[in-house]
Amino acid sequence: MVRVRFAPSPTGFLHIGSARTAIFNWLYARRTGGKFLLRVEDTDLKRSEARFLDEILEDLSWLGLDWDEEPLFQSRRFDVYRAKAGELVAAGLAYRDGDAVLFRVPPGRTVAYDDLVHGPISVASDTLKDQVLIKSDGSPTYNFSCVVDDAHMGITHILRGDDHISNTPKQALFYEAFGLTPPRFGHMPLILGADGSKLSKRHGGVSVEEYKREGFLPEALANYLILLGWTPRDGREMMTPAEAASLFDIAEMNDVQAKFDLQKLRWLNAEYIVKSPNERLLPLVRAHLAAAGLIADSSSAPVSSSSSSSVPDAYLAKVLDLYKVRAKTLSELPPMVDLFFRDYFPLDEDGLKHLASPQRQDGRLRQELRELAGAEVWK
RNA sequence: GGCGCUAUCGUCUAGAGGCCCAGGACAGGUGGUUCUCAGCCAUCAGACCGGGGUUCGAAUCCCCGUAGCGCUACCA
Repeated sequence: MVRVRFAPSPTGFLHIGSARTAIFNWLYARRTGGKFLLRVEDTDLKRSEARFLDEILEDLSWLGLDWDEEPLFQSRRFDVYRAKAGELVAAGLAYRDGDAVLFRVPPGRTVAYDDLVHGPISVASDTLKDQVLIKSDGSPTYNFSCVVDDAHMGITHILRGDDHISNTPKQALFYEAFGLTPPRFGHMPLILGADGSKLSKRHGGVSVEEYKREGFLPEALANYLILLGWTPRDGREMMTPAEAASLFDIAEMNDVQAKFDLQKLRWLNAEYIVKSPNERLLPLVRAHLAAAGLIADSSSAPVSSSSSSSVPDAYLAKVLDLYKVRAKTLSELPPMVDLFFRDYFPLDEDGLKHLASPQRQDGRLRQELRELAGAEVWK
C-alpha cells in the first residue's frame, strides 16, 4: 500500500512551494488509495514554534487536504536517532568525531536511483563528503532523521522538491547501510518568481497565509498550484483537488521549474468567485468589508442591541451579485462597493458629465443629479 | 569552483520522429455589445536557447556550448 508523507518544519508559515508539495503527495495518496501522513520536522528546537505548526495545519486543511494518522514529531525521537547511529558505528559504517557521529561514505561508488519524475539520476560517491548523522549537541541532521523516520513510517514514495535531488544519493547510502530497500523518489521542480529568481516576498507573497489574507479562495490557490507542474490528459484547467486526484499520474509531472504567475492565479480566483454561491462568499466578504471599515465587525459586535446597525445578508448578497464578476480577489471588493455603505455620494466631474449626458433620456434623474451637484458641499 | 537538474509564445503548458509552416489557457492588441466599468462575443499578434550530429524525416534522439535553478552546512 502506498504511504506518502508531507514533512514541514514549523519554523515559519507554510510556503507556497511546500503547499504544492503537500498537494501532490495528497493527490498521489488519494489516487492510489494510499495513506497521506504528516511528519513534523522540529529538530531545530530553537527555531521551531508551536504557533507555526498550528498555522501550517490550518492552512493544509484550508486548502482541502486531510491526513490519515496523527503527525509524527521528530523532536520526541532523538534517542531513536542516536540509537540508530549507534548501530552504524557498531557495524563500522560510521564513527564518532568528538561528540558527533559521521557516516563513512564508501569511495569509488556510483550511487544511482530512478527518479519518478526525472528518470535515472546518478552521482559518484567520491563527490560526497562523510555525512554528519548526529551533531555534537546530540540532535540528528535532516538527512539522517529523514531516513530513519521514512523507514519507521513505512513510506513507500517520497515526493519532494528538486532542492532535495542532491540529498537523495546520501539518503540512499543510509538505506543501504541499514540493509533497507529505499522508497521510490520523485522530485518536482521548484517554483520561481516571475523574474525567474527564487520566489520571494516581492513576487506577491511566499506563504499560503498571505494569499488567504488577500482574498484568494482555497480552491483557486490549490487549483493553480496543481496546474503549476502538471496538466491532466484532457487538458482541463479548472479542477478541484478531488477531481485532480482521480486523474493524477506522477509520470506526467513536469520536470521544469515554473514561474509563479500572479495574473493566472487571479484569473482562476475570479472564476471561482463567480461560481461560488453567495452563502459561501458572504462570511468572507463580511470579513473584508469589516476590515475596510465599511460595516461593523460582526465577530466583535455586541450581542444584544445593535442589530439595527448590522447589514443584513440579503443586502450584501445583492451587492455581491452586482460586483462579484468584477473582483479578482475578495480584498478588491471593498473599494468597489464602498458607495453601498455610505450616506453621501460625492461625484467627480467625469461622473457628473457622464450621468447627466444627453444620451440619458431620464430627465428627472438628470435634474436630481444637478441638485446633487449643487449640494456637493457634503464632500 | 565541484556535482546535479532543466531549456516550446511575456507566463503556464500540449507535443513521447512524420498528424506541427507547433495547439490551448492567462496576460496583451483590435472590433462588437453596453449610458460607465466589469463581463460576454469576435478577432490579431506571439515560441521550438545556439551549434553540431543520427535519420528519408527532429520541437521530439545523441553530443558540445550557453543560460537558469538547486546542492555543495554539525539548516531543514
